[in-house]
Amino acid sequence: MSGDFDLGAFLPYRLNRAAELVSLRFAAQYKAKYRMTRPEWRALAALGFHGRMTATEIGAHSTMHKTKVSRAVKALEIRRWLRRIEDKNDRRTEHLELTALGLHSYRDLAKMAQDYEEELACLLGASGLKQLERGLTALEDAMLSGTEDPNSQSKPIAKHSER
Amino acid sequence: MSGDFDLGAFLPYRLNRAAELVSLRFAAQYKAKYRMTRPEWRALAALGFHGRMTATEIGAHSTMHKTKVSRAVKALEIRRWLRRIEDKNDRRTEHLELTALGLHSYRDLAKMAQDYEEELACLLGASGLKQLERGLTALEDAMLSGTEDPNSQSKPIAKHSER
DNA sequence: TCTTGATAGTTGCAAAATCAACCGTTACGA
DNA sequence: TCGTAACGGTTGATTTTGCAACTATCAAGA
Repeated sequence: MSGDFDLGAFLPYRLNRAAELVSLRFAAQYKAKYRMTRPEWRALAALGFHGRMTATEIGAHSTMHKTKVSRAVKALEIRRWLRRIEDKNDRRTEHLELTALGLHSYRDLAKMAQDYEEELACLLGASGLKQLERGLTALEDAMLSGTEDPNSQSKPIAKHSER
Repeated sequence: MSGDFDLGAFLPYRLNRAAELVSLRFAAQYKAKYRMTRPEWRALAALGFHGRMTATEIGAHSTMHKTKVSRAVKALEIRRWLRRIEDKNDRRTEHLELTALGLHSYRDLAKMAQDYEEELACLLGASGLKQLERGLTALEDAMLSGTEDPNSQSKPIAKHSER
């Protein structure tokens, strides 16, 4: 059978698998505790970490499609975890900012995240962790500067024919 | 703002981002050429690489939920890329096998995958690639032997309350 | 042989992701 | 200052996903 292509070694395959393995476990935690979706957690994290930012910026940072961001923001707004602040110079954009309530939740979630990170680091071991991190850094640099636009994700890079 | 939690360094975050960056680009290629979904490509790849196997086995290898596998298999069957072969000893299981047509497509896709892999390797550089691979290996080992069941993905590990 | 429980795989339904089209706004060249 | 194109963000429709419940089969013991 098999030619000389090794599926088990194929990078996209491995990365997806790894990402799923790692984030599913964490997702289970915040889902259980706060009933929030992944986009919501991501948006919250971005805002909590960076402070006030726009929806577009959130999308760029977290590699989420703008509709995902839009709905996540709406959900967080309904929970009263964030508020929208209009821009005086440009009425299209809105700046987003966590409320006290949102910040409180963010801190709790961030704590959970840190704990999880420690758990992972422990499982991985110092050297494994370091290699993974370096490898990821290399990849990020390569992909972003590599060939195309740095912000990405409005268009998934190569978009051709079809549908 | 930000406490001492560094979102940009959070492993699940980075991994997801990296996985998306890397596989979206490749997905665009086979989507454009064959109009196939990711589960379909994965199932095809598993079958092409390993030869005849059951749906459950595909799920185990590619970390896909069994319903995903089921639907992907159906789609591939409709394209006449695979056939089902019944097991004489156990009528519950079915062995899956690529047709000549399926094999042909697989070879083409595998070629594309290899090319892409080379491109990635080139972008990443030898050392970056090696580190990433080692890191991923460490992570796979850690996650799978780590705490829970090795096959995973029928149950995403921790399943608690709720809906 | 019957019962109980596991296993392989499928399907219905509800939640989530994607896509395209859209609205209001701004930027900018003719 | 108009007109066109681009931008930020939202919405509705369609597609995919994930979960639960289901069918059919097998296994093993009473």
